[in-house]
Amino acid sequence: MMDKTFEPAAVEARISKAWDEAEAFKAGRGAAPGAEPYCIVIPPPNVTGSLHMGHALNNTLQDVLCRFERMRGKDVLWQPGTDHAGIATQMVVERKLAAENRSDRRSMGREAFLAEVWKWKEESGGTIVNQLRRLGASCDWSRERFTMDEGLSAAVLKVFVGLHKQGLVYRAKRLVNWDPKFQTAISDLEVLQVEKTGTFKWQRGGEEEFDAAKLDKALNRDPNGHLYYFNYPLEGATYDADDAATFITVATTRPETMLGDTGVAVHPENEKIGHLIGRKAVLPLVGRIIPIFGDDYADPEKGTGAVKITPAHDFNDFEVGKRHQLDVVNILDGEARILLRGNEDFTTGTDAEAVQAVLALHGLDRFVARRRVVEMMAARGLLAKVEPNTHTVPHGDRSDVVIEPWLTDQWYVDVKPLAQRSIKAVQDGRTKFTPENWTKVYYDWLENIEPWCVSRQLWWGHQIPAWYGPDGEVFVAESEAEAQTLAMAHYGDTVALKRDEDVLDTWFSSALWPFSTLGWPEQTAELKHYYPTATLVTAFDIIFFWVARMMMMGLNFMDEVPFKDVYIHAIVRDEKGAKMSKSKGNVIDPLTLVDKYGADALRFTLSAMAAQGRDIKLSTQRVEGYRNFATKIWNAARFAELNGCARAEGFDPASVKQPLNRWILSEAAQAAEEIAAGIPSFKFNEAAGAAYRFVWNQFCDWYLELAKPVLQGEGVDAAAKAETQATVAFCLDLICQLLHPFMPFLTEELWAQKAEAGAPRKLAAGDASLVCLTRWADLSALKDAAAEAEIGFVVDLISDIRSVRSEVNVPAGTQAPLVLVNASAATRATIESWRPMIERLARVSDIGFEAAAPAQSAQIIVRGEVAALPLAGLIDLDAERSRLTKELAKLDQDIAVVEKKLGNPDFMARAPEEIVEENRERKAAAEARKLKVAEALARLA
RNA sequence: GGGCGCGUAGCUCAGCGGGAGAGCACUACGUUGACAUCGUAGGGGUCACAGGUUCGAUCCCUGUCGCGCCCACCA
Repeated sequence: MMDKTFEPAAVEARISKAWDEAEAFKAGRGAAPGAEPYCIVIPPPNVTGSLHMGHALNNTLQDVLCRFERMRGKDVLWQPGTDHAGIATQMVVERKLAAENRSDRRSMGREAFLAEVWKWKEESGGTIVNQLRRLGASCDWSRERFTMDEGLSAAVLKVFVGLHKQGLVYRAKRLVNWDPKFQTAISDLEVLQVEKTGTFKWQRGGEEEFDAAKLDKALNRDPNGHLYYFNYPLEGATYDADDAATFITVATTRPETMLGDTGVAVHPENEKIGHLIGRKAVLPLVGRIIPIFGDDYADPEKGTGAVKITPAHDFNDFEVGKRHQLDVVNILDGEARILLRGNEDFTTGTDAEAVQAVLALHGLDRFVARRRVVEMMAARGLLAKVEPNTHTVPHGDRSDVVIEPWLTDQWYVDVKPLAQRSIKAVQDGRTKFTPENWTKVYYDWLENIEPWCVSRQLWWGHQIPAWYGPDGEVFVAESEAEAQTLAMAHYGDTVALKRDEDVLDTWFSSALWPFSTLGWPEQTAELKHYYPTATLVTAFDIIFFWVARMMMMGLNFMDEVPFKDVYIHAIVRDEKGAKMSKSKGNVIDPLTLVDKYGADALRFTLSAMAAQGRDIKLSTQRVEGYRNFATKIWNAARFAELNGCARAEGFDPASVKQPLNRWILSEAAQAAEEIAAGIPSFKFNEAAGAAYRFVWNQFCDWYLELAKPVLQGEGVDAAAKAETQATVAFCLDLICQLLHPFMPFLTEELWAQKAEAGAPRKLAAGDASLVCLTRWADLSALKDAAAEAEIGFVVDLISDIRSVRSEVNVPAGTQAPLVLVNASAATRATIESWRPMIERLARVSDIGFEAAAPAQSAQIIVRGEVAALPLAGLIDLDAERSRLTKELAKLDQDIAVVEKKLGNPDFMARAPEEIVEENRERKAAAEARKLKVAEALARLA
């Protein structure tokens, strides 16, 4: 006896265990020899991660695909694993050490720290994997990989060395995006531009004195968002704030960087201040003499037309400085504090008092220094103006602090040639994006790609396989021994080599994921069999980070694209449409929903909402609705149990006799077709919708209701009853299969509960022990137009009777007789055979046949046949009159519209014949109906 | 500045060249033994606005307004 409701919590754990024990998801499990391979590599979640809604959606869709393809007979591998997540993981462990009052990373040393990280990883690194299992992800967990494990690390070494041999990896000293919080370089992609607008306003010579406290207050809210105008005195002139001939005014958003200024640029054709080109300025506070020179970079329309140039702290200025051989003066340390004392780059003038004043800035945080510099400039009468200015400020995507352009030595990958191949592969259709418009985003980025900075000043990650000789010569090799060989060749002697301390960008190893997880650089059978993989499922925000880079690495090292399809799905947002993020505190925890409504309900919700091209704004109500759907299915199965519906020995759906049974099988075939069309074309919402409508609106609402008289009535045809019972059982098994990709737990549980119900399951293919191992059968032969027409009439008749009863205010409990007026012989026969169903569902007490409708009856027209409900004394005559009058008006309107079309010679000449025909039919139908409605109305009078 | 997308029922969203749809919410009725996590019926939309193409436009094109996002960049 089945429980009254489906209890997900208890069932899910049990079913997961059953899948594990059966090794149901092992690569290629149960696939016929020679079956087409279908492989998805999971976007590896961070080991530090916990499941968020984006993961839930991403993995639900992958699982729908994998389960579906498995049931379609493909040889499926869903390759799971996790990412070592350099910065994130290092942070977690550092925080843990701090919380436990242990010595910090630096005092502990690299080796000991890494041991701590591994220990952490073993103990608590895998939580997200268990969370994915709770979702029902049918990965081959026996093949789980980690980006830092041995095999993958070997792949990383081989790729880095390989790229180096190709001349695509190099080391260079240039400005990088420096994260002062994590004290590492980051790539362009990890920098977010954040718009800032300040509030402080001041002008020299205005009504107010400069008020440092007010500026402080404004900058406390946000240190950014202002434009400051500074007067730089000209060399050889005596500064006079009121005499423009004695200075040049520059504007800056970053006052503190002026300490590193080494020039002022003016456009060569600047009419107002072009004459200053060739002169020199005295850098205030510092006293350094800097040139004023001509360069196109200075836009005469912007700011003051003169730009202060700080080559060490601005990407544009760095380029300008190179063109004019300017000194590069770094004034910041790795934590973005002012670095002046002991700074060999930093030079000052000779005014001892001034030098002391500027050196006082040493060690200050950049934003504190910003205020001090402005104050000092104001105190010296050199501050001309401050105004609020909206501009974007670079922030680290993980640290959320302002990023500094900073001059360092880093490793770069010249990705340009790899990008070209990646573009071509998509142009050639070897990899296809869905939805297609993402190809444009992909092309744009790759076409304008910059060198990829791959070194990180972290400890947790793949240490760069580069060794330095005593003179700084670098040897890139897969091992120290190989580096020694290279060094020997270079020096002719054994020397002490020192390995590069840095590690690689986490995304470097992720880029290899589609082939490194399959065993590369070993030439494994899996690699040969599953590469290129079939589909990559991901969100748009990592097209650059990951998709494009996998394309580049795959093409370069495997000489083949890593995947044939890329499905870019939506981002799950909160109810206001904002991206969910921990810092905003607007996250909905998917596991909370799983606990409350079940994994199947969440999965079905996400699938049903996964329409292409629009983000998902998740609502709990929707999840609740699909939980109800699960309950509905459960109860349909209970109904079957209570009515003796069990599989029959030798049951053949193709030889079913009863029209009702033929009809539901036909509908099932239709639904199966829609689901099978929707999933592989990534129209998950359409597939889920088809399944939902079939189960609820056809199977439950009509089939089971219409079957009740057969199943529960007295004196019914025993053969018909037996056939119906067998068909119900067959349909339930079918529903388990059709819904399995979306609701794996519920369907697996039902499959198990029904295992003993009747004859053993006999499948044409697959393994019947678990529904996830079964194969979908071809149902197309079950489509039956005649059954659809017959049941369609019955359904319409019942619906219309119900509708009229309700509109004419017949109480629900009242049994009314039904009279068919002038019924054709065929209709008469149909009515006779459906008499019990019509009586029961339309609440009709007796059905008769007459030549004319009785007086005082409500009349309905169903597919051309007239039925009357003689309800003398019961019906509300006015209501019925008004109902019919309304319908008449509607019909007149419809007829007018169609007549207008048919009367239009252009329409007749140009519209396709079937459309014209359709309109003719519509007109005929409306007119026939109108006639009968008019008659009914007349009879009512 | 460049690009992408979205404005359809009260809400969340499907649909997309030939008669406007779903779920939820709402209204009325219903404990007919699978299911009240339910059933039956119903109300509710000039498909953002303005032009254009077409025999025909919610759907295609152009523009306007509103909203969101991505990329680049301004001292």
